[in-house]
Amino acid sequence: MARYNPKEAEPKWQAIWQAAGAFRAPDAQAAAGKPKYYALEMFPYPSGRLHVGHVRNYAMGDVIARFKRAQGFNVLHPMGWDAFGLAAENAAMERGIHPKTWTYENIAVMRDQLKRLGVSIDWSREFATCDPAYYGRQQALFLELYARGLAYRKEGVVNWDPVDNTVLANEQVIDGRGWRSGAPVEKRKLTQWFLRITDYADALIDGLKTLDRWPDKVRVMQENWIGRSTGLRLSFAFAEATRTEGLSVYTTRPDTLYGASFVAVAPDHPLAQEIAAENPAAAAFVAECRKGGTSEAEIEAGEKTGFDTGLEVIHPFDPNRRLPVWIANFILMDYGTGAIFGCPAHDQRDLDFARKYHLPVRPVVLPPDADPATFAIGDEAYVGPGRIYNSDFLDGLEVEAAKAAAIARAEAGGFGEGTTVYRLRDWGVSRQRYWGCPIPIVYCQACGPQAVPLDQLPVVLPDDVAFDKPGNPLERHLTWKHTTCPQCGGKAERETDTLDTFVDSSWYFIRFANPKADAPIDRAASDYWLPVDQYIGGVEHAVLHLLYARFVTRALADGGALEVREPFAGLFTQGMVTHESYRRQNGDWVEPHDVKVIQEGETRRANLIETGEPVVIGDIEAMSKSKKNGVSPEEIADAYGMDAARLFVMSDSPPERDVQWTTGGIKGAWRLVNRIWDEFDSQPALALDVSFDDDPRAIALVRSTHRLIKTLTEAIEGFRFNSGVASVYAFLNELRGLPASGATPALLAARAEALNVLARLIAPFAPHLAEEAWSRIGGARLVAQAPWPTYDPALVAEEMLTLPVQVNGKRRGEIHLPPGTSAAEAEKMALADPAIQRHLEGLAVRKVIVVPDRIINIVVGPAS
RNA sequence: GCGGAUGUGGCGGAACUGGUAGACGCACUAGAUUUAGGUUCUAGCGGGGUGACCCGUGGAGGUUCGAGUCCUCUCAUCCGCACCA
Repeated sequence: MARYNPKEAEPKWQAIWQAAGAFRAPDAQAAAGKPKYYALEMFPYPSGRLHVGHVRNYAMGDVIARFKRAQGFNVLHPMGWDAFGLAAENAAMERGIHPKTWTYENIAVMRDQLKRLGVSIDWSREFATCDPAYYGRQQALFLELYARGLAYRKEGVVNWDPVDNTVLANEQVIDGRGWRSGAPVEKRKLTQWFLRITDYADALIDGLKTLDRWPDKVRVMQENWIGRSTGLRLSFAFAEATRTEGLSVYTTRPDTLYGASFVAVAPDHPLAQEIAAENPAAAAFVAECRKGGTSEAEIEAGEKTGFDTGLEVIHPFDPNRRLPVWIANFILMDYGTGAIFGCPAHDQRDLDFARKYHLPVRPVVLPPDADPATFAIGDEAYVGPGRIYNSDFLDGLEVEAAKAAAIARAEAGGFGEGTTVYRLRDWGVSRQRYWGCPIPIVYCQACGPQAVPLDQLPVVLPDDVAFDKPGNPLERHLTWKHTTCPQCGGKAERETDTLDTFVDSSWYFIRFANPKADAPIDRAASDYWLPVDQYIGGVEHAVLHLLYARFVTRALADGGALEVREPFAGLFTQGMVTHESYRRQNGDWVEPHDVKVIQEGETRRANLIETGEPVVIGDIEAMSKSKKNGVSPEEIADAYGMDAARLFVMSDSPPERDVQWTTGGIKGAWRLVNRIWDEFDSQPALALDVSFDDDPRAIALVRSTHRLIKTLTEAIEGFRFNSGVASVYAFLNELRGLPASGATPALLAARAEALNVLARLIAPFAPHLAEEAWSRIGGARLVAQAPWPTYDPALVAEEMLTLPVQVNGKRRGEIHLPPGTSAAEAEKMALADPAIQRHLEGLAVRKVIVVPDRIINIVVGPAS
C-alpha cells in the first residue's frame, strides 16, 4: 500500500499525454467519420498568474472535453491568450518593462501553470492576440469590413477616460465611469473608427431565440442592451411661421397623442443650442443640465427640471391645439430624436414634469373597469391596457389598435412614419493606445484615408517606443507613422489608434479551427469545427464580448468567410471562487496562509500565525488582490495536488453558482483522492471470467456500477458536476463495505469490473489519479484514450424496491417488491401490511392510489 | 422603477416530468487506533416528544389522494439595466 503521491504522478502523466499527443485535435480533412465537438473556455488575459477562478473555469471545460473525447467525438479544446491591453502598458510605465516583454513573460508563466492543471488542451494551436501572425490577419478582416462599409470613420462625441487616456465604447462605461479605471468619463469630440453593429441589431436579437443552450439571463441582458422598440417618428410643425422646419419626435405611444400637453427637447438638442445662443436664461439652464447630468445625486433624485422656450408647436391631429416647447433635463439626446411629446397621464416622467410646471394632465386611455366620467390621474401615471377616449378618431380602440391607427394617420398625412429604434450604438473601436492591433489605414493629404494593401500586412507595432510621457507612443514615434500613400505614392501618415481589444476576442475562436492558415479564416476548417459546442466563462462578458463576437461572426458569414452565424451554440456561465477575508485590528487585510483559524465547539476565531495577534474573520467575497483573500493554485498543488483542487471546485456548489474555498473542503477532496486510490491499490490481480450470479453482493455491485455510469453521464451532460462527484462518494461508500480479498471469485470479478469503470468515470474530474488507477489495474493504453463506459438499462433498475405506503398522505409503512409489480398486487400487499392495518382500524378505505414502482396512498374515511 | 434569478439542517447543497425531504460533503459530538499533534476508522447528527407520534423546504392562502416542486398574494437577498420616450 502506497499513498497516492500527486507531486510525482501529475507531472509524470502530463508528460505522457504530451508525448502521446493525446489531446491533439485532428485536422478538419482528417476528421471525417466522427462527430466533432468544440469545447472552449474564454481565453485568459495574461496577467501573470493563474488564480483559483481560472482553475474552476478550465477544469469545467476539461471535464466536458475529456468526456466528449471518451464518447468518441473529435474534440477541439484549444487555448490562447487575450494578450493586448492596458495592463501591459501600465507595467511599462510603472516598471520600465516593455509591454511585449511583460506579456510574453507572463504567457510563459501562465502556460506552465495551465499545463500543471492537467487540462487536456491541444497546445499545437496556441496563439496570442499580440502575435503579428494573428493581428495581421485581424487587420485583413478589418479591411474587409471597411471595404463592405461595416467599418467607418466619423467624428462624434465619444466617451473619454481621462485616467487611461483613451476612448471607451458605450459598453465599457459603467455608471458614467470607465470600466477599468473607474474614473468619471468625459465627453469629447473626436474622429473615430466604428464598426456598424447597428446594422445587425435585428439579426442579433432574432438570433437569440435560436440559442436554446444559453442562460436566459444572458439572452435577456443582450436583448435589453440592444433595446429595440417600435413606434412613430413624427414631425410637429411650429406655430411660429418663421420656423419652417418641424420638430421631429419619437414615441412608442402614438395612441396617447391626444393626451399630449407639451413637447420637450434634450439640452443637447440643436434647438436647445440655438435658443441658448440667444437667451442667457436658456443657456444657464442648459449649462446646469450638463453639470448635473453626470452627477449621481441628481440622477438618484430623479428630479425633473425644464425651461419653457416660449415656442409652440401645432398638434398634428388637431390644428387648433398648441403645445409649449420645453427644454427638459430628462430627455436624452442620443435616443430617438432627442425630443419627445409629453403625455403626463400615461407616462410617469411626463407626469412628474407636468405636476411641477402645472401643465395639463389629460387621460386618454381608460382602464378596463373605469368610469370615463370619474377616472382621473393622481400621482401615478396609468400605463396599463384599456380603451382610448378623449381622442377623436382613436376613440374606442384598444391600445395596440390605436397605435396602428395613429401611425397610419401620420403616414397618410405625410408628417410621420412608423419606425424601429435601438438603444444600441455603433461600436467605437479606436483606442489611443500602443499595445493593441494597429488599424491598417494610412491618411494621404491628396487621396484621403487609404487601406493598407493586403501584401503589406501586418502593420507591425514598433518595438522602440517610450512610455515616459502620457499619451500614445505611436503618435510620438519618430518614423513609424510616416509612410507613403498606396494610391499616389505621396507622403502619408499611418493611423496611430489601435483597435479595442474586444475586436481581438471577437474571432479568436474561429482562428483556432486552423491557426496556421495563411488566410485569416480557413473556410473548410471553420465549417467543420464551428460553432463552439460549449463555451464557458464568466457572466461579466454577457454583453461585451459575447455580443461583439456574435456580431463579428455574422458580419464575416455575410461576407462569405463562414457558414455559421451564431458562434456559440452552448454557453455556460460559471460562478466565482470566493473565500473568507481576514483583517487585522488595524484594518489591514491579511492573506489566508498567514492566518490560523481555530475552531472552538461551534464558534471560530482566527490568529495571525506569526504573532498570534487575533484577526477578524470577514465576509466571504470573490477572491481579489485588494482583499488579499486569494489562494494560489501553487499552494494548493503543493499540498494536495491539482486533482484534489479540481474535484473540490467542482463538487461543493453547482457550477453556475459561486463556490466558497475552504480548508475543510479541499481536505475533503484530498480524502476522496486517497480513498479512490486505496481501492485501486488494494485490488488483487484481475479476477477470472466468472458468473456474478454466484454471489448476491456481486450482482448488487454490478448494478451499482451501472447505476453510477448512468448518474455520472447524466450529471456531466446536465452540468451538474457537484451531483456527479457526490455519486462517486456514494459509490465509494458502498465499495468500502466490501472485502477486497478473501471474497468469492464472483465478488472479486464484480469489484474488478467496478474499478475498471470507476477509473474511466473519474478521468474527466481527476485525470492524473485516473491514469494512475488505470495503470494499477492494467488498463489498456491511457485512460485518456479509453472509451466512456456504457450502462445496461436492465442492470440500472433496482432488483427490489422499497415503496412507501401512505394513509391519507402520511407515511405509515413500507413494502418491498420487485419492479414491475402490478398495481393490484401492490395494493394487496400494502393493505395486508400489519403496520398499515393498524392505521386502518375502524376506518373505511375509500380509495387506493398506486403509482407503480413509486408509492401507494390509501385514502380512508370514517367507517359508515 | 423595469427585468432576471435565488430562498431547503450549524454550513455548501441533493430531490428526474408533483410521489419516502435533507443524498453527498463540510463542521460538530461520542468512541476506537495512533498518541505530541494531525491522519485513519466506527457511530450519531432538522426540531420536539424521546414507544413505532407530531412539526418541518422564507411567509400566508389555494389546487391535489399526495406539494420543496403547480397556482395566487407576500417578504427577503443577489445580479443586470437604469429618466430609452
